[in-house]
Amino acid sequence: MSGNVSSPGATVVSRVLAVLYAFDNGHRRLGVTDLARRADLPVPTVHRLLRELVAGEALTRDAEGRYAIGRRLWDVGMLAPEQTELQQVASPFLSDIHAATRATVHLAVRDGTEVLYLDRLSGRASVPVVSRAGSRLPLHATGVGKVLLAHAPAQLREDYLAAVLRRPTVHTITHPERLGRQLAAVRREGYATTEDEMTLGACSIAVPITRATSGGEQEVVAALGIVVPTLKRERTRLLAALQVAARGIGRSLP
Amino acid sequence: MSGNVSSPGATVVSRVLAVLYAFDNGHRRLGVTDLARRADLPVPTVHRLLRELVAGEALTRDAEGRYAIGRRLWDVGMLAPEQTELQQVASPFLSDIHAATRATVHLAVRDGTEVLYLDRLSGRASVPVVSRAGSRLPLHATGVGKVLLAHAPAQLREDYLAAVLRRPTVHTITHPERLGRQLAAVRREGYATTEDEMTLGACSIAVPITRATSGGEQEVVAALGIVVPTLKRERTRLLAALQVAARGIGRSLP
DNA sequence: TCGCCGCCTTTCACTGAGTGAAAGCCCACT
DNA sequence: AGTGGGCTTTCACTCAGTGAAAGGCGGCGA
Repeated sequence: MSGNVSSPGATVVSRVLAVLYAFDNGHRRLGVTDLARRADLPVPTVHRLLRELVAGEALTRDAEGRYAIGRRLWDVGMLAPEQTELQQVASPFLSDIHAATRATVHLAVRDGTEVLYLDRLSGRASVPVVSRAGSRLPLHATGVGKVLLAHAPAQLREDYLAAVLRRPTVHTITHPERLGRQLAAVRREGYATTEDEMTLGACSIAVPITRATSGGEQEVVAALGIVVPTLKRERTRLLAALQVAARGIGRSLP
Repeated sequence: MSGNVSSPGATVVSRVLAVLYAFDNGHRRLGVTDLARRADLPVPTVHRLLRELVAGEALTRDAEGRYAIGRRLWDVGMLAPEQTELQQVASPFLSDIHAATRATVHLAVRDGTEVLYLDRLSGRASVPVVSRAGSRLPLHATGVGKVLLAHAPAQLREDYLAAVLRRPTVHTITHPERLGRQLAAVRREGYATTEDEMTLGACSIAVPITRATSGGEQEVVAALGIVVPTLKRERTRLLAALQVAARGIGRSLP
Protein backbone atom coordinates (compact mmCIF):
# COMPACT_ATOMS: atom_id res chain seq x y z
CA MET A 1 0.00 0.00 0.00
CA SER A 2 1.37 3.37 -0.89
CA GLY A 3 -0.12 6.28 1.00
CA ASN A 4 -2.12 5.88 4.15
CA VAL A 5 -1.51 3.87 7.32
CA SER A 6 -5.13 2.59 7.17
CA SER A 7 -6.24 2.04 10.76
CA PRO A 8 -5.48 -1.29 12.47
CA GLY A 9 -7.73 -4.30 11.91
CA ALA A 10 -8.21 -3.16 8.35
CA THR A 11 -8.89 -6.41 6.57
CA VAL A 12 -10.99 -6.57 3.46
CA VAL A 13 -13.61 -8.50 5.37
CA SER A 14 -13.93 -5.82 8.03
CA ARG A 15 -14.28 -3.19 5.32
CA VAL A 16 -17.00 -5.16 3.59
CA LEU A 17 -18.90 -5.41 6.86
CA ALA A 18 -18.36 -1.72 7.56
CA VAL A 19 -19.99 -0.98 4.22
CA LEU A 20 -22.90 -3.31 4.88
CA TYR A 21 -23.42 -1.93 8.37
CA ALA A 22 -23.44 1.59 6.95
CA PHE A 23 -27.02 1.00 5.83
CA ASP A 24 -29.75 1.59 8.37
CA ASN A 25 -33.48 2.04 8.70
CA GLY A 26 -33.38 5.69 7.80
CA HIS A 27 -30.86 5.24 5.00
CA ARG A 28 -31.64 2.18 2.98
CA ARG A 29 -30.43 3.65 -0.28
CA LEU A 30 -27.08 5.40 -0.31
CA GLY A 31 -24.53 6.69 -2.80
CA VAL A 32 -20.81 5.88 -2.79
CA THR A 33 -19.78 9.04 -0.99
CA ASP A 34 -22.37 8.68 1.76
CA LEU A 35 -21.38 5.08 2.31
CA ALA A 36 -17.70 6.02 2.40
CA ARG A 37 -18.42 8.66 5.02
CA ARG A 38 -20.52 6.33 7.12
CA ALA A 39 -18.11 3.43 6.86
CA ASP A 40 -15.16 5.76 7.39
CA LEU A 41 -13.27 4.51 4.35
CA PRO A 42 -11.77 6.20 1.28
CA VAL A 43 -14.23 6.68 -1.57
CA PRO A 44 -12.36 4.68 -4.24
CA THR A 45 -12.03 1.73 -1.91
CA VAL A 46 -15.75 1.73 -1.16
CA HIS A 47 -16.45 2.14 -4.83
CA ARG A 48 -14.55 -1.01 -5.68
CA LEU A 49 -16.12 -2.98 -2.86
CA LEU A 50 -19.58 -1.90 -3.98
CA ARG A 51 -18.94 -3.02 -7.53
CA GLU A 52 -17.88 -6.42 -6.30
CA LEU A 53 -20.86 -6.68 -3.96
CA VAL A 54 -23.26 -5.78 -6.75
CA ALA A 55 -21.55 -8.32 -9.01
CA GLY A 56 -22.08 -10.88 -6.27
CA GLU A 57 -25.76 -9.92 -6.06
CA ALA A 58 -25.40 -8.90 -2.43
CA LEU A 59 -26.40 -5.32 -3.22
CA THR A 60 -28.57 -3.76 -5.88
CA ARG A 61 -28.18 -0.50 -7.63
CA ASP A 62 -31.18 1.62 -8.54
CA ALA A 63 -31.73 3.96 -11.46
CA GLU A 64 -30.29 6.93 -9.57
CA GLY A 65 -27.08 5.04 -8.87
CA ARG A 66 -27.76 4.48 -5.20
CA TYR A 67 -26.97 1.21 -3.56
CA ALA A 68 -29.24 -0.90 -1.37
CA ILE A 69 -29.23 -4.31 0.27
CA GLY A 70 -30.20 -6.92 -2.30
CA ARG A 71 -32.29 -10.04 -2.44
CA ARG A 72 -29.47 -12.48 -1.79
CA LEU A 73 -28.49 -10.77 1.45
CA TRP A 74 -32.12 -10.64 2.51
CA ASP A 75 -32.20 -14.36 1.87
CA VAL A 76 -29.05 -14.95 3.88
CA GLY A 77 -30.39 -12.90 6.76
CA MET A 78 -33.49 -15.07 6.86
CA LEU A 79 -31.25 -18.01 7.72
CA ALA A 80 -30.10 -16.53 11.04
CA PRO A 81 -31.24 -19.36 13.30
CA GLU A 82 -31.57 -17.42 16.53
CA GLN A 83 -34.01 -14.91 15.14
CA THR A 84 -36.03 -16.97 12.73
CA GLU A 85 -36.50 -20.09 14.84
CA LEU A 86 -38.11 -18.09 17.60
CA GLN A 87 -40.04 -16.00 15.13
CA GLN A 88 -41.37 -19.04 13.34
CA VAL A 89 -42.57 -20.70 16.50
CA ALA A 90 -44.20 -17.49 17.66
CA SER A 91 -45.86 -16.57 14.37
CA PRO A 92 -49.16 -18.44 14.77
CA PHE A 93 -49.49 -17.21 18.34
CA LEU A 94 -49.05 -13.64 17.18
CA SER A 95 -51.90 -14.25 14.76
CA ASP A 96 -54.03 -15.52 17.60
CA ILE A 97 -53.42 -12.44 19.70
CA HIS A 98 -54.03 -10.23 16.74
CA ALA A 99 -57.30 -12.02 15.99
CA ALA A 100 -58.41 -11.73 19.61
CA THR A 101 -57.44 -8.09 20.14
CA ARG A 102 -57.05 -6.44 16.72
CA ALA A 103 -54.07 -4.60 18.19
CA THR A 104 -50.51 -4.34 16.90
CA VAL A 105 -48.51 -7.28 18.24
CA HIS A 106 -44.75 -7.36 18.81
CA LEU A 107 -42.17 -10.06 19.35
CA ALA A 108 -38.84 -8.77 20.62
CA VAL A 109 -35.56 -9.84 22.20
CA ARG A 110 -32.90 -7.92 24.05
CA ASP A 111 -29.72 -7.22 22.12
CA GLY A 112 -27.29 -5.56 24.48
CA THR A 113 -28.99 -2.42 25.74
CA GLU A 114 -31.61 -2.26 23.03
CA VAL A 115 -34.87 -3.94 22.17
CA LEU A 116 -34.59 -5.76 18.87
CA TYR A 117 -37.95 -6.34 17.20
CA LEU A 118 -38.17 -9.75 15.57
CA ASP A 119 -41.70 -9.53 14.27
CA ARG A 120 -44.64 -7.23 14.15
CA LEU A 121 -48.24 -7.87 13.24
CA SER A 122 -49.75 -4.50 12.63
CA GLY A 123 -53.30 -3.56 13.28
CA ARG A 124 -54.60 -1.66 10.28
CA ALA A 125 -56.09 1.62 11.35
CA SER A 126 -54.62 1.50 14.80
CA VAL A 127 -52.04 3.55 16.66
CA PRO A 128 -48.92 4.88 14.97
CA VAL A 129 -46.07 2.55 15.87
CA VAL A 130 -42.40 3.10 15.17
CA SER A 131 -41.08 -0.42 15.37
CA ARG A 132 -40.79 -2.95 12.58
CA ALA A 133 -38.99 -6.25 12.33
CA GLY A 134 -35.29 -5.46 12.53
CA SER A 135 -35.59 -2.10 14.23
CA ARG A 136 -34.12 -1.25 17.61
CA LEU A 137 -35.46 0.92 20.40
CA PRO A 138 -34.28 1.84 23.90
CA LEU A 139 -35.11 -0.67 26.63
CA HIS A 140 -36.89 1.71 28.99
CA ALA A 141 -39.50 3.29 26.74
CA THR A 142 -41.49 0.34 25.46
CA GLY A 143 -43.51 -2.44 27.04
CA VAL A 144 -41.41 -5.27 25.67
CA GLY A 145 -38.29 -3.30 26.54
CA LYS A 146 -39.25 -2.99 30.19
CA VAL A 147 -39.96 -6.70 30.38
CA LEU A 148 -36.58 -7.52 28.88
CA LEU A 149 -34.78 -5.00 31.06
CA ALA A 150 -36.54 -6.26 34.18
CA HIS A 151 -35.24 -9.76 33.50
CA ALA A 152 -31.79 -8.78 32.26
CA PRO A 153 -28.70 -9.66 34.34
CA ALA A 154 -28.60 -7.42 37.44
CA GLN A 155 -25.30 -5.81 36.46
CA LEU A 156 -26.55 -4.74 33.05
CA ARG A 157 -29.75 -3.42 34.60
CA GLU A 158 -27.89 -1.29 37.12
CA ASP A 159 -25.53 0.10 34.52
CA TYR A 160 -28.47 0.87 32.29
CA LEU A 161 -30.35 2.74 35.00
CA ALA A 162 -27.22 4.69 35.91
CA ALA A 163 -26.70 5.86 32.32
CA VAL A 164 -28.39 8.92 30.89
CA LEU A 165 -31.62 7.76 29.31
CA ARG A 166 -33.25 9.16 26.22
CA ARG A 167 -36.73 10.62 26.45
CA PRO A 168 -38.73 10.03 23.26
CA THR A 169 -41.72 11.77 24.88
CA VAL A 170 -42.28 13.85 28.01
CA HIS A 171 -43.98 10.83 29.57
CA THR A 172 -40.93 8.62 29.31
CA ILE A 173 -39.77 7.52 32.73
CA THR A 174 -36.04 8.04 33.15
CA HIS A 175 -35.64 8.65 36.87
CA PRO A 176 -33.43 5.71 37.95
CA GLU A 177 -35.21 4.93 41.21
CA ARG A 178 -38.69 5.28 39.82
CA LEU A 179 -37.79 3.11 36.84
CA GLY A 180 -36.05 0.61 39.12
CA ARG A 181 -39.18 0.30 41.25
CA GLN A 182 -41.24 -0.17 38.12
CA LEU A 183 -38.95 -2.97 36.94
CA ALA A 184 -39.29 -4.70 40.31
CA ALA A 185 -43.05 -4.48 39.84
CA VAL A 186 -42.70 -5.99 36.39
CA ARG A 187 -40.87 -8.97 37.87
CA ARG A 188 -43.45 -9.27 40.64
CA GLU A 189 -46.60 -8.87 38.53
CA GLY A 190 -45.29 -10.63 35.44
CA TYR A 191 -46.08 -7.89 32.96
CA ALA A 192 -45.12 -4.33 32.00
CA THR A 193 -47.10 -1.40 30.69
CA THR A 194 -46.32 1.96 29.13
CA GLU A 195 -48.50 4.99 28.55
CA ASP A 196 -47.38 7.54 25.98
CA GLU A 197 -43.76 6.75 26.83
CA MET A 198 -42.50 5.94 23.36
CA THR A 199 -45.14 7.55 21.18
CA LEU A 200 -47.87 9.92 22.23
CA GLY A 201 -51.25 8.27 21.93
CA ALA A 202 -49.83 4.77 22.26
CA CYS A 203 -50.03 2.51 25.30
CA SER A 204 -48.55 -0.94 25.50
CA ILE A 205 -48.63 -4.02 27.62
CA ALA A 206 -46.08 -6.82 27.46
CA VAL A 207 -45.18 -10.15 29.06
CA PRO A 208 -42.03 -12.30 29.10
CA ILE A 209 -41.60 -15.51 27.13
CA THR A 210 -39.72 -18.05 29.20
CA ARG A 211 -37.94 -21.27 28.48
CA ALA A 212 -36.64 -23.91 30.86
CA THR A 213 -32.86 -23.93 30.95
CA SER A 214 -30.85 -27.13 31.19
CA GLY A 215 -30.57 -26.41 34.91
CA GLY A 216 -34.34 -26.51 35.31
CA GLU A 217 -34.61 -22.76 35.88
CA GLN A 218 -36.93 -20.50 33.92
CA GLU A 219 -35.13 -18.08 31.62
CA VAL A 220 -36.61 -15.09 29.79
CA VAL A 221 -35.74 -15.38 26.12
CA ALA A 222 -38.05 -12.84 24.54
CA ALA A 223 -41.01 -10.59 25.16
CA LEU A 224 -44.45 -10.39 23.65
CA GLY A 225 -46.34 -7.12 23.63
CA ILE A 226 -49.23 -5.22 22.10
CA VAL A 227 -49.77 -1.57 21.39
CA VAL A 228 -53.19 0.01 21.79
CA PRO A 229 -54.57 3.55 21.92
CA THR A 230 -55.58 3.15 25.55
CA LEU A 231 -55.40 0.45 28.23
CA LYS A 232 -58.42 1.52 30.31
CA ARG A 233 -60.49 -1.45 31.37
CA GLU A 234 -59.06 -3.64 28.59
CA ARG A 235 -55.99 -4.37 30.72
CA THR A 236 -57.07 -7.75 32.10
CA ARG A 237 -58.43 -9.01 28.82
CA LEU A 238 -55.31 -8.04 26.87
CA LEU A 239 -53.07 -9.43 29.57
CA ALA A 240 -54.89 -12.75 29.50
CA ALA A 241 -54.47 -13.06 25.74
CA LEU A 242 -50.77 -12.23 25.99
CA GLN A 243 -50.13 -14.66 28.82
CA VAL A 244 -51.85 -17.54 27.07
CA ALA A 245 -49.83 -16.90 23.92
CA ALA A 246 -46.54 -16.41 25.78
CA ARG A 247 -46.95 -19.75 27.54
CA GLY A 248 -47.86 -21.41 24.29
CA ILE A 249 -44.73 -20.06 22.64
CA GLY A 250 -42.53 -21.01 25.59
CA ARG A 251 -43.87 -24.54 25.50
CA SER A 252 -43.29 -24.84 21.76
CA LEU A 253 -39.66 -23.77 21.94
CA PRO A 254 -37.13 -26.52 21.22
CA MET B 1 0.24 -16.10 -3.82
CA SER B 2 2.41 -19.14 -3.74
CA GLY B 3 0.67 -22.34 -4.71
CA ASN B 4 -2.64 -22.38 -6.50
CA VAL B 5 -3.90 -20.46 -9.51
CA SER B 6 -7.13 -19.70 -7.62
CA SER B 7 -9.88 -19.50 -10.23
CA PRO B 8 -10.55 -16.16 -11.94
CA GLY B 9 -12.71 -13.56 -10.27
CA ALA B 10 -11.23 -14.59 -6.97
CA THR B 11 -11.45 -11.42 -4.97
CA VAL B 12 -11.81 -11.47 -1.22
CA VAL B 13 -15.30 -10.04 -1.57
CA SER B 14 -16.44 -12.85 -3.84
CA ARG B 15 -15.02 -15.37 -1.41
CA VAL B 16 -16.86 -13.78 1.49
CA LEU B 17 -20.09 -13.96 -0.45
CA ALA B 18 -19.41 -17.54 -1.47
CA VAL B 19 -19.09 -18.39 2.21
CA LEU B 20 -22.29 -16.56 3.14
CA TYR B 21 -24.19 -18.14 0.27
CA ALA B 22 -23.01 -21.56 1.39
CA PHE B 23 -25.63 -21.49 4.11
CA ASP B 24 -29.12 -22.59 3.17
CA ASN B 25 -32.42 -23.60 4.65
CA GLY B 26 -31.35 -27.15 5.25
CA HIS B 27 -27.90 -26.23 6.53
CA ARG B 28 -28.07 -23.23 8.79
CA ARG B 29 -25.22 -24.38 11.00
CA LEU B 30 -22.05 -25.59 9.36
CA GLY B 31 -18.46 -26.40 10.25
CA VAL B 32 -15.38 -25.05 8.47
CA THR B 33 -14.88 -28.07 6.28
CA ASP B 34 -18.49 -28.20 5.12
CA LEU B 35 -18.45 -24.52 4.32
CA ALA B 36 -15.20 -24.87 2.43
CA ARG B 37 -16.64 -27.71 0.37
CA ARG B 38 -19.84 -25.80 -0.36
CA ALA B 39 -18.06 -22.55 -1.17
CA ASP B 40 -15.43 -24.43 -3.16
CA LEU B 41 -12.53 -22.80 -1.35
CA PRO B 42 -9.50 -24.11 0.55
CA VAL B 43 -10.18 -24.84 4.20
CA PRO B 44 -7.57 -22.48 5.73
CA THR B 45 -8.87 -19.62 3.63
CA VAL B 46 -12.42 -20.21 4.78
CA HIS B 47 -11.22 -20.58 8.32
CA ARG B 48 -9.63 -17.15 8.27
CA LEU B 49 -12.66 -15.56 6.64
CA LEU B 50 -14.94 -17.11 9.24
CA ARG B 51 -12.83 -15.77 12.08
CA GLU B 52 -13.03 -12.30 10.63
CA LEU B 53 -16.76 -12.57 10.02
CA VAL B 54 -17.36 -13.73 13.59
CA ALA B 55 -15.17 -10.87 14.84
CA GLY B 56 -17.35 -8.53 12.79
CA GLU B 57 -20.49 -10.04 14.35
CA ALA B 58 -21.78 -11.13 10.97
CA LEU B 59 -21.70 -14.78 11.98
CA THR B 60 -22.07 -16.57 15.29
CA ARG B 61 -20.38 -19.65 16.52
CA ASP B 62 -22.20 -22.17 18.68
CA ALA B 63 -20.91 -24.47 21.41
CA GLU B 64 -20.15 -27.25 18.92
CA GLY B 65 -18.00 -24.93 16.85
CA ARG B 66 -20.45 -24.60 13.99
CA TYR B 67 -21.03 -21.30 12.30
CA ALA B 68 -24.37 -19.65 11.57
CA ILE B 69 -25.67 -16.35 10.27
CA GLY B 70 -25.69 -13.82 13.08
CA ARG B 71 -27.90 -11.05 14.34
CA ARG B 72 -26.14 -8.24 12.50
CA LEU B 73 -26.59 -9.90 9.13
CA TRP B 74 -30.22 -10.62 9.93
CA ASP B 75 -30.56 -6.93 10.67
CA VAL B 76 -28.88 -5.96 7.44
CA GLY B 77 -31.10 -8.29 5.47
CA MET B 78 -34.17 -6.63 6.94
CA LEU B 79 -33.07 -3.43 5.23
CA ALA B 80 -33.45 -4.83 1.72
CA PRO B 81 -35.93 -2.29 0.38
CA GLU B 82 -37.47 -4.38 -2.38
CA GLN B 83 -38.53 -7.17 -0.08
CA THR B 84 -39.43 -5.33 3.07
CA GLU B 85 -41.30 -2.38 1.58
CA LEU B 86 -43.71 -4.71 -0.18
CA GLN B 87 -43.89 -6.97 2.83
CA GLN B 88 -44.64 -4.10 5.15
CA VAL B 89 -47.44 -2.74 3.01
CA ALA B 90 -48.92 -6.20 2.63
CA SER B 91 -48.66 -7.23 6.27
CA PRO B 92 -51.99 -5.89 7.57
CA PHE B 93 -53.79 -7.28 4.52
CA LEU B 94 -52.32 -10.71 5.21
CA SER B 95 -53.73 -10.44 8.71
CA ASP B 96 -57.12 -9.59 7.27
CA ILE B 97 -57.13 -12.62 5.03
CA HIS B 98 -55.91 -14.80 7.82
CA ALA B 99 -58.66 -13.49 10.10
CA ALA B 100 -61.29 -14.08 7.43
CA THR B 101 -60.17 -17.55 6.35
CA ARG B 102 -57.96 -19.00 9.13
CA ALA B 103 -55.81 -20.41 6.36
CA THR B 104 -52.07 -20.11 5.78
CA VAL B 105 -51.42 -16.94 3.77
CA HIS B 106 -48.44 -16.33 1.47
CA LEU B 107 -46.86 -13.30 -0.12
CA ALA B 108 -44.37 -14.13 -2.86
CA VAL B 109 -42.44 -12.65 -5.76
CA ARG B 110 -40.73 -14.22 -8.72
CA ASP B 111 -36.95 -14.38 -8.56
CA GLY B 112 -35.72 -15.72 -11.85
CA THR B 113 -37.31 -19.12 -12.28
CA GLU B 114 -38.28 -19.57 -8.66
CA VAL B 115 -40.95 -18.37 -6.29
CA LEU B 116 -39.41 -16.41 -3.45
CA TYR B 117 -41.61 -16.27 -0.37
CA LEU B 118 -41.53 -12.89 1.32
CA ASP B 119 -43.95 -13.58 4.10
CA ARG B 120 -46.13 -16.26 5.53
CA LEU B 121 -48.89 -16.13 8.06
CA SER B 122 -49.42 -19.68 9.17
CA GLY B 123 -52.66 -21.14 10.27
CA ARG B 124 -52.05 -23.11 13.43
CA ALA B 125 -53.37 -26.59 13.08
CA SER B 126 -53.77 -26.42 9.33
CA VAL B 127 -52.11 -28.11 6.43
CA PRO B 128 -48.40 -28.90 6.39
CA VAL B 129 -46.71 -26.20 4.30
CA VAL B 130 -43.13 -26.20 3.16
CA SER B 131 -42.59 -22.53 2.50
CA ARG B 132 -41.39 -19.88 4.91
CA ALA B 133 -40.19 -16.34 4.42
CA GLY B 134 -36.97 -16.57 2.44
CA SER B 135 -37.56 -20.00 0.96
CA ARG B 136 -37.75 -20.75 -2.72
CA LEU B 137 -39.91 -23.20 -4.63
CA PRO B 138 -40.40 -24.06 -8.31
CA LEU B 139 -42.80 -21.80 -10.22
CA HIS B 140 -45.10 -24.50 -11.54
CA ALA B 141 -46.07 -26.37 -8.40
CA THR B 142 -47.63 -23.71 -6.20
CA GLY B 143 -50.54 -21.31 -6.53
CA VAL B 144 -48.48 -18.15 -6.20
CA GLY B 145 -45.89 -19.68 -8.52
CA LYS B 146 -48.43 -20.24 -11.30
CA VAL B 147 -49.68 -16.69 -10.99
CA LEU B 148 -46.14 -15.32 -11.23
CA LEU B 149 -45.24 -17.64 -14.09
CA ALA B 150 -48.42 -16.76 -15.97
CA HIS B 151 -47.50 -13.09 -15.84
CA ALA B 152 -43.78 -13.49 -16.43
CA PRO B 153 -42.21 -12.25 -19.69
CA ALA B 154 -43.26 -14.55 -22.57
CA GLN B 155 -39.69 -15.61 -23.30
CA LEU B 156 -39.00 -16.73 -19.76
CA ARG B 157 -42.32 -18.58 -19.67
CA GLU B 158 -41.59 -20.51 -22.86
CA ASP B 159 -38.09 -21.42 -21.72
CA TYR B 160 -39.48 -22.55 -18.41
CA LEU B 161 -42.12 -24.78 -19.98
CA ALA B 162 -39.55 -26.28 -22.32
CA ALA B 163 -37.24 -27.22 -19.45
CA VAL B 164 -37.56 -30.44 -17.51
CA LEU B 165 -39.79 -29.72 -14.55
CA ARG B 166 -39.53 -31.25 -11.12
CA ARG B 167 -42.44 -33.21 -9.72
CA PRO B 168 -42.76 -32.81 -5.95
CA THR B 169 -45.88 -35.02 -6.02
CA VAL B 170 -47.55 -37.27 -8.57
CA HIS B 171 -50.21 -34.61 -9.03
CA THR B 172 -47.75 -31.94 -10.18
CA ILE B 173 -48.54 -30.81 -13.69
CA THR B 174 -45.43 -30.80 -15.83
CA HIS B 175 -46.75 -31.48 -19.33
CA PRO B 176 -45.77 -28.28 -21.20
CA GLU B 177 -48.97 -27.90 -23.21
CA ARG B 178 -51.29 -28.68 -20.35
CA LEU B 179 -49.40 -26.30 -18.07
CA GLY B 180 -49.35 -23.66 -20.81
CA ARG B 181 -53.12 -23.90 -21.19
CA GLN B 182 -53.49 -23.62 -17.45
CA LEU B 183 -51.36 -20.48 -17.39
CA ALA B 184 -53.51 -18.94 -20.13
CA ALA B 185 -56.51 -19.69 -17.93
CA VAL B 186 -54.78 -18.03 -15.00
CA ARG B 187 -54.34 -14.86 -17.04
CA ARG B 188 -57.95 -15.04 -18.25
CA GLU B 189 -59.62 -15.83 -14.92
CA GLY B 190 -57.28 -13.77 -12.75
CA TYR B 191 -56.39 -16.52 -10.31
CA ALA B 192 -54.58 -19.86 -10.06
CA THR B 193 -55.23 -23.00 -8.08
CA THR B 194 -53.34 -26.16 -7.21
CA GLU B 195 -54.51 -29.45 -5.77
CA ASP B 196 -51.92 -31.70 -4.13
CA GLU B 197 -49.31 -30.43 -6.58
CA MET B 198 -46.67 -29.29 -4.10
CA THR B 199 -47.69 -31.20 -0.99
CA LEU B 200 -50.20 -34.00 -0.69
CA GLY B 201 -53.25 -32.86 1.21
CA ALA B 202 -52.70 -29.21 0.39
CA CYS B 203 -54.65 -27.11 -2.08
CA SER B 204 -53.97 -23.51 -2.85
CA ILE B 205 -55.48 -20.52 -4.55
CA ALA B 206 -53.62 -17.37 -5.51
CA VAL B 207 -54.07 -14.01 -7.21
CA PRO B 208 -51.69 -11.41 -8.66
CA ILE B 209 -50.85 -8.10 -6.99
CA THR B 210 -50.57 -5.39 -9.62
CA ARG B 211 -49.15 -1.92 -9.70
CA ALA B 212 -49.56 0.80 -12.30
CA THR B 213 -46.32 1.37 -14.19
CA SER B 214 -45.17 4.82 -15.23
CA GLY B 215 -46.58 3.99 -18.67
CA GLY B 216 -50.07 3.52 -17.21
CA GLU B 217 -50.01 -0.24 -17.75
CA GLN B 218 -50.75 -2.74 -14.98
CA GLU B 219 -47.74 -4.78 -13.93
CA VAL B 220 -47.72 -7.88 -11.73
CA VAL B 221 -45.25 -7.33 -8.90
CA ALA B 222 -46.14 -10.13 -6.52
CA ALA B 223 -48.68 -12.82 -5.74
CA LEU B 224 -50.91 -13.46 -2.80
CA GLY B 225 -52.08 -16.98 -2.00
CA ILE B 226 -53.56 -19.21 0.62
CA VAL B 227 -53.16 -22.89 1.37
CA VAL B 228 -56.09 -24.97 2.59
CA PRO B 229 -56.82 -28.68 2.98
CA THR B 230 -59.49 -28.55 0.29
CA LEU B 231 -60.99 -25.98 -2.04
CA LYS B 232 -64.44 -27.54 -2.48
CA ARG B 233 -67.18 -24.93 -2.31
CA GLU B 234 -64.94 -22.48 -0.47
CA ARG B 235 -63.39 -21.37 -3.74
CA THR B 236 -65.48 -18.25 -4.34
CA ARG B 237 -65.31 -17.08 -0.75
CA LEU B 238 -61.53 -17.50 -0.56
CA LEU B 239 -61.06 -15.90 -3.94
CA ALA B 240 -63.10 -12.88 -2.89
CA ALA B 241 -60.99 -12.38 0.24
CA LEU B 242 -57.78 -12.65 -1.78
CA GLN B 243 -58.92 -10.26 -4.48
CA VAL B 244 -60.02 -7.61 -2.01
CA ALA B 245 -56.67 -7.81 -0.22
CA ALA B 246 -54.63 -7.87 -3.44
CA ARG B 247 -56.33 -4.72 -4.68
CA GLY B 248 -55.80 -3.09 -1.32
CA ILE B 249 -52.10 -3.91 -1.40
CA GLY B 250 -51.73 -2.74 -4.99
CA ARG B 251 -53.38 0.55 -4.15
CA SER B 252 -51.14 1.07 -1.11
CA LEU B 253 -47.91 0.53 -3.04
CA PRO B 254 -45.78 3.65 -3.49
C1' DT C 1 -2.94 -49.88 23.33
C1' DC C 2 -2.15 -48.31 18.89
C1' DG C 3 -2.99 -46.54 14.29
C1' DC C 4 -6.08 -44.41 11.25
C1' DC C 5 -9.28 -41.03 9.79
C1' DG C 6 -11.74 -36.71 9.84
C1' DC C 7 -11.94 -32.30 11.26
C1' DC C 8 -10.19 -28.06 13.07
C1' DT C 9 -6.32 -24.87 13.57
C1' DT C 10 -1.76 -22.68 12.89
C1' DT C 11 2.39 -21.62 10.36
C1' DC C 12 4.99 -19.22 6.85
C1' DA C 13 7.33 -17.78 2.50
C1' DC C 14 5.62 -15.82 -1.62
C1' DT C 15 3.45 -12.48 -4.47
C1' DG C 16 -0.45 -10.30 -6.87
C1' DA C 17 -4.65 -8.40 -5.01
C1' DG C 18 -5.89 -4.53 -2.71
C1' DT C 19 -4.81 0.13 -1.90
C1' DG C 20 -5.97 5.26 -2.09
C1' DA C 21 -3.91 9.86 -3.66
C1' DA C 22 -4.51 12.12 -7.63
C1' DA C 23 -6.67 13.20 -11.76
C1' DG C 24 -10.49 12.99 -14.84
C1' DC C 25 -15.66 12.97 -15.56
C1' DC C 26 -20.28 14.58 -15.65
C1' DC C 27 -23.97 17.30 -14.20
C1' DA C 28 -26.31 21.13 -11.81
C1' DC C 29 -26.38 25.48 -10.30
C1' DT C 30 -24.69 30.37 -10.69
C1' DA D 1 -17.27 30.13 -17.99
C1' DG D 2 -16.67 28.96 -13.38
C1' DT D 3 -17.49 26.35 -9.24
C1' DG D 4 -18.71 22.63 -6.37
C1' DG D 5 -20.68 18.07 -5.77
C1' DG D 6 -20.52 13.39 -6.48
C1' DC D 7 -19.04 9.43 -9.24
C1' DT D 8 -15.40 6.82 -11.66
C1' DT D 9 -10.75 5.46 -13.28
C1' DT D 10 -5.85 5.16 -13.12
C1' DC D 11 -1.56 3.30 -11.40
C1' DA D 12 2.79 2.48 -8.81
C1' DC D 13 3.58 0.52 -4.39
C1' DT D 14 3.57 -2.99 -1.07
C1' DC D 15 1.51 -5.58 2.57
C1' DA D 16 -2.61 -8.30 3.16
C1' DG D 17 -4.13 -12.46 1.62
C1' DT D 18 -2.88 -16.94 0.21
C1' DG D 19 -2.97 -22.16 0.72
C1' DA D 20 0.29 -26.29 0.94
C1' DA D 21 2.04 -28.41 4.65
C1' DA D 22 2.30 -29.64 9.26
C1' DG D 23 0.49 -29.89 13.90
C1' DG D 24 -3.56 -31.04 17.21
C1' DC D 25 -7.39 -33.34 18.82
C1' DG D 26 -10.92 -36.72 19.48
C1' DG D 27 -13.44 -40.85 18.06
C1' DC D 28 -13.57 -45.51 16.38
C1' DG D 29 -12.20 -50.11 15.21
C1' DA D 30 -8.72 -53.58 15.63
